[in-house]
Amino acid sequence: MTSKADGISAETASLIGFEKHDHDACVAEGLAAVEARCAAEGLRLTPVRRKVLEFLLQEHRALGAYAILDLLRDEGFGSQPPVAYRALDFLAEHGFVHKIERLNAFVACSHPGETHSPAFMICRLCDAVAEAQSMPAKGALGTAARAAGFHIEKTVVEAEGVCPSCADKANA
Amino acid sequence: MTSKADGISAETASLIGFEKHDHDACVAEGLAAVEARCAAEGLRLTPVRRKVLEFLLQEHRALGAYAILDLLRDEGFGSQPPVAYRALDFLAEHGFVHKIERLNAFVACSHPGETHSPAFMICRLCDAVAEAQSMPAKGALGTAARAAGFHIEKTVVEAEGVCPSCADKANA
DNA sequence: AACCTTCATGTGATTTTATAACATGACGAG
DNA sequence: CTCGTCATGTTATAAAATCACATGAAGGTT
Repeated sequence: MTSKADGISAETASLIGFEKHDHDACVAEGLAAVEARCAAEGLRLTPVRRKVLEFLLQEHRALGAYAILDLLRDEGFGSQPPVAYRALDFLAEHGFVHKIERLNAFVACSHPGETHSPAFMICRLCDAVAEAQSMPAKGALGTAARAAGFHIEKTVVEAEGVCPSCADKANA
Repeated sequence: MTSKADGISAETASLIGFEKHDHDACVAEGLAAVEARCAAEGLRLTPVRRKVLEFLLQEHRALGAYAILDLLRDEGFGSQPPVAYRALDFLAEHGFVHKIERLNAFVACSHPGETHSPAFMICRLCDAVAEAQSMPAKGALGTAARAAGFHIEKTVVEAEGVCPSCADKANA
């Protein structure tokens, strides 16, 4: 499993929501879901964009734009920053990937297809990232926003802490 | 009001939580609260650190590290990035200022003294920032974290949208 | 087919944000 | 006084992101 020799690590690739899973299937599903939405909405999933998405699905963790750029270069695509940033902008704009502000890095969306306001759990030891749902606008923040007359368009929710496998290692 | 001629704008300085207020008093209070906590905990509020805090209280909006650095230079302090970043690190570590990840910028804390997990409302039109409270670990995110075995240490909650005064302008 | 429009890609240069590495200076404890 | 600790200052560099402009592919119109 996860033996594609793309220079992509197999170690971290076995995590999703910090749990093991059939990663090859998960990559294929992610890609298929995005392809379906692009077809449905007339979006152009070009080779660069598709490749960037594949990298992120394959790695299954947050990658910086420059790490992605290196991978693109290895595959023969353009090697200047805008190439990566533009692909990432497209993917993020349509919710296929998310930017992790805390890390200045990007992850593939775990729930492509559904509209959602994602929340992330970021392990400060191994940088693994798990995506969860959140409805911050429904809680205290939403109340404060209504009181202040602030109109929320989008939320960033990122929790930093320690993932189960790093906690185990620390206790060992 | 807010007429200190420090090269600091008076326009945006009249906002807190997007509302007008007695800004001079608010700066003085913020400073006093931090001084009290430093005295109580044996922290060293040195001249650079104090000045950086003053700038942020005075501006009452998010400032980038390099903007702060420019202000420091004008006051005769060192003018290299580490000077600003170190002061900001100290202030942030103790909760006197917060980093707005979305903007790569910093704001003075609106509730110094109390421990809290802040949430921010960021106007995408004027960059004004208001601080609210949030308990993200109590909602859906907390549930997901417990289920995943993830231990949350700190959360970043930032809502992007439109503040009341920009909404008014847009409607005019 | 020839043309045009639109959008995507490629490239060079630059800007913005942040850190590393090392020297100097202030200050209290012994 | 002097040693250890922490803060500051400075040079240099790394990392992240954008600007500006040229080229190229895809689809529609005539």
